Amino acid sequence: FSVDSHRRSSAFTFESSLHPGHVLRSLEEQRQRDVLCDVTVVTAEGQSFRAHRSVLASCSEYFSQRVSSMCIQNAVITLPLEVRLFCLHLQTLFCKENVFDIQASVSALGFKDLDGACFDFLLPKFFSSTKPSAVRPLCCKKKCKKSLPRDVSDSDEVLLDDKEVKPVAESPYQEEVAFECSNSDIIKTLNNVSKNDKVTQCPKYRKFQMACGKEIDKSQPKPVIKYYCNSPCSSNSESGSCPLVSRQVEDLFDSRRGNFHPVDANKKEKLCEKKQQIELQVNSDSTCNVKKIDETEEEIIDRPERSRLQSNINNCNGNWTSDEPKMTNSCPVWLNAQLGSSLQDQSTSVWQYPKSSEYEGTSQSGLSSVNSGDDSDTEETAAYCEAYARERARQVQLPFPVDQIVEMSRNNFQELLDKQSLTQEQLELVRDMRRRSKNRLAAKRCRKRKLDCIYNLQCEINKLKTEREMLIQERSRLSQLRLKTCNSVSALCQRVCSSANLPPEQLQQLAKYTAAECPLTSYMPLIDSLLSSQHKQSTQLFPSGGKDDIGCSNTDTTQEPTHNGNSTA
DNA sequence: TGAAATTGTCATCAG
DNA sequence: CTCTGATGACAATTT
Repeated sequence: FSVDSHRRSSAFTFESSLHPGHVLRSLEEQRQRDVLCDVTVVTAEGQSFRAHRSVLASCSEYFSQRVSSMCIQNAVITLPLEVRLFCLHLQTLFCKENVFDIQASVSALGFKDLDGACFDFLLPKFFSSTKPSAVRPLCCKKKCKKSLPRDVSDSDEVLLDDKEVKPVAESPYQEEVAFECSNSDIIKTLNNVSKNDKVTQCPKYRKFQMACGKEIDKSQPKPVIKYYCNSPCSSNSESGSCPLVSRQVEDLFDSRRGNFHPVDANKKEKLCEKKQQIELQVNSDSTCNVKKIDETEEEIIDRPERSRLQSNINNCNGNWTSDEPKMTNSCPVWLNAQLGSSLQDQSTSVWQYPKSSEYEGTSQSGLSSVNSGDDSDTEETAAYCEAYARERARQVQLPFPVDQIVEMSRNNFQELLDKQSLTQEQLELVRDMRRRSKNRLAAKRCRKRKLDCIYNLQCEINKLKTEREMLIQERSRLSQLRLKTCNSVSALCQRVCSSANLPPEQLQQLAKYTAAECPLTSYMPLIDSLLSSQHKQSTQLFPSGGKDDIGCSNTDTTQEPTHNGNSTA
């Protein structure tokens, strides 16, 4: 919402940041179901692609020209030879093998947002022998400085120029790769980071710090987050749209928070791995890049701040898919789009806990903070525990790496202990570490099982609810059917009674077969009155036995006919 | 500031 | 008897 400055108290403007995303998503769903599609795009290879011509026209000069001149419904557009169909798909992975194809396709189609700068960036990344970080595009330093706090904008790093890459969708429908994002949140976060006194320590690990005998030096310089803006900061992106991908990612991670969305465990695991490789980098149309510097120059950000930062990243980044083979092969494409995306050398951004040898003297500040938020927090915490173990191992001078203690099988572990003549202290430590690590993992599994169990129960409840609804509907339908049948029987009886002049016995039989639950109310009074009149006649003729003739009936014919007929039913 | 959530650890049990 | 995994309970910490 924004307030009209002239009519501050009475007028508001509402602009939904989610709306564009919803529209695009809906269009893509329609396209997939071939709803309202009015054009077929065919490649030279014969592959076809149904689409909405308005969407095509809105993002490609080529289509704009072709489509605007068409007036036939369900027209067919044949693409130039150099255009490959995958460029129109929801997501396309950029790799060495296809980048030229994509470039040619994009060029031929005149995709408005996928301009040369994109490939200026991508091609060196794929084909240059230099480190990717060395080809990091230049940044619009001047423009970003305006909106940045001094301590985060004064960067010595390579800057991005105004023509920085704008990662955008290859597909007209795609929003996962490119979307607007709020700068302000990031800036606020960065400000908080720099101002937050807690950044130099993490209370949760005081125990660890104490054990390591390393007091936190509160006089450490405040953290400096290097900040890049890769495009002119958009003024209308105050509220960033955080569409599908971030939602999907959050969905995955939500399970840990107890929101029981269906989660593919493999996906989640992979996601966790990938999150470790995320850089604090935001890269989209109206966004700025936040990049955590490598370990030699980075400062520590405390966990909450990191979580918030990461959350912002999750919500805002529209990064490029990494060329890391592991990532492209093992993750769903959308996951890569969300997670991979380091424009920088992966080696500097992978979250790695320092090995024991490296650990000395690093304390917490040796930790990269690229791994934060949600599940990675868990891993981070685990890493601190591991670090604690490593430190202890260092103190008692264990002759083998800590990792082995946990990872190796029982037999191997026993063998190792047998081979090494360990002191009592070492032995204790090793067993303790193994036990705790195993237990930690067991606790995780246990909790996960619990969550899964709850989730399954939730599903079961939903299923039963649905089933109940269906049964209620069925009951209602059957009830109506019964009523209808009763009414027709009633009408039939009425006709029979009025036209057949039945003797009392038959009337009595008829009354006998009326069921209480079948509301044959319409003809019961008629029977009663008929019986009543016939009874009078018979009484006059046979004064002594008239009542007995109908005595077996449910109907008490001495009574006055009731209006509702229930008394005889 | 307090409640809720998260996570590691310990104790205990069963296999 | 020891080891291991599962799990309840608790505490520390974060959200």
